[in-house]
Amino acid sequence: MLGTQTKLEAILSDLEQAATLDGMQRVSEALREYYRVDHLVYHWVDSSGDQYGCGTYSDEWQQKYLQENYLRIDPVIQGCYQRFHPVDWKRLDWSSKAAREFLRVSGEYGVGNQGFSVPVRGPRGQFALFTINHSCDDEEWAVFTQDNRRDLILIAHYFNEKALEFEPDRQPEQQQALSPREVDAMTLLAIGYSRAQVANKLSISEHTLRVYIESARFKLGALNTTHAVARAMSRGLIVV
Amino acid sequence: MLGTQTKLEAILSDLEQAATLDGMQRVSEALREYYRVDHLVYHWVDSSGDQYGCGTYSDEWQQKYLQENYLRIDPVIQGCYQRFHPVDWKRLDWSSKAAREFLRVSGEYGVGNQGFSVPVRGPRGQFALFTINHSCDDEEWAVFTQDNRRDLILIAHYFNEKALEFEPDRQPEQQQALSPREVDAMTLLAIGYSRAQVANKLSISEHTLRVYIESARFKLGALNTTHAVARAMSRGLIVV
DNA sequence: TTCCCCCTCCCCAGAAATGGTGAGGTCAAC
DNA sequence: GTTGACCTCACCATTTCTGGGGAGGGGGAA
Repeated sequence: MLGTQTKLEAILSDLEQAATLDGMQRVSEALREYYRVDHLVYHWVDSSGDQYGCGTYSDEWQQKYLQENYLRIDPVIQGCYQRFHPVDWKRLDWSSKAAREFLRVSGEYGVGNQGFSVPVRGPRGQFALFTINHSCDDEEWAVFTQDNRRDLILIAHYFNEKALEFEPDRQPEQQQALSPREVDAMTLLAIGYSRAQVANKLSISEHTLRVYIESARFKLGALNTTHAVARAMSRGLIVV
Repeated sequence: MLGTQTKLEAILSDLEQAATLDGMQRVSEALREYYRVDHLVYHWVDSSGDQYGCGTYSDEWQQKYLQENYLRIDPVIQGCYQRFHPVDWKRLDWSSKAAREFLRVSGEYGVGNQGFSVPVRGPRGQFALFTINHSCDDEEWAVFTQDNRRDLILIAHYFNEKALEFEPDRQPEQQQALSPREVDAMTLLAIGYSRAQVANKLSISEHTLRVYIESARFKLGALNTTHAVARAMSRGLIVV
């Protein structure tokens, strides 16, 4: 539609004015009213495992989610993490036991059966999710998502933009680039070689290799080799 | 604005119908007409350094760009790669000698002095840029970008979505899933915990933990723990 | 019911990784 | 022309991981 709604305009304008996470919270609620849906959530997942966000899910559900570490089994997260584009929850994989259990529990906490989630990404592996959620039949939901898809993409974008304003520490951590040799080392480790094999592959001594791993580890703020490789990957410094 | 232009609607509808890169090319040209700007480009940069895209830059400039490997010094690429949000070219860093030289040469090839670029990201380090480019004064450009910012974000999004349709190697992977415990293990290892710490965190014995790591390693076809974590990440099985 | 997967626990010995420190060379930049 | 980042090599002792074993209980699926 590329929308013609002036009321939506007003809400988005409020979002642009928002100065705190609370402000975003209020915008979430306004959007929920506007769209007449059950829930609307913005959810950030950090490369260090931190999570935060805002939205209309009940406190109980949010607490339960964190407590049970549902991040690990939530098919919405799992699915969107592998996807490029917005996705309807029906198209996700709910077949695993854990997923069905998750679905059952989430229902008990008032999460609707229909959902539409927009993944948002940034540099250094930033990942966030904007979700709109409702209880209704498939047809009604199909019409809704069809009609509002574009606006939802934009809203996701603006939520993310806003969220970043409140997290200054996420931005300026200047990308500590790895040296070519460090990249080589991280890459080969990531594809399964042992230290000895990597050293051999790079035609250097294992001692030298260790220096690279150490310096990469230091630059990445990693606690061990596996962590360093994981960080290098999630920051897009190496590609495997 | 969230646009009210029905002509834009028609062009985007054409984009949705496009079945080849040529189709996108024609849409680029239609959009250039529509916005009355000099150029409009979609540029994909692959994780392995491959590039492709479509747009209205002259063949000479595209060839020159590849030949000189401008990807390395282009401040638009450099800047957007580290940024979350759309950016006006004026806000980029053109101070280096290489950047100024690049600017001069690009001008000779018909690239306008004003530009607005939208970065788009996907899983596994996919990165693309949608750029609109023109020759005019700052004020006129400010008005233009102000008015069309939202539509441009959406267009960037749709170009990317379309481009992915032509890249078959991305989608069809439905492989061995990890059990929740295995996901836990992989995730905690990825964020830097040692085996002992992970076991402690999960309140299980280290022996048990090892079973999970081993079974995850087996499922992932990995040679060691680091490899397993790397594979779990690159397959999007864990979110770090 | 039986089979298979998931979760949990245990032993051992050898292989590999780690953390700290030190040293010398090149090359580009300030 | 010194500084700093990068690449290369070395030794030490200690911790951690790895790769084989084996075992029992629970639950879903066929």
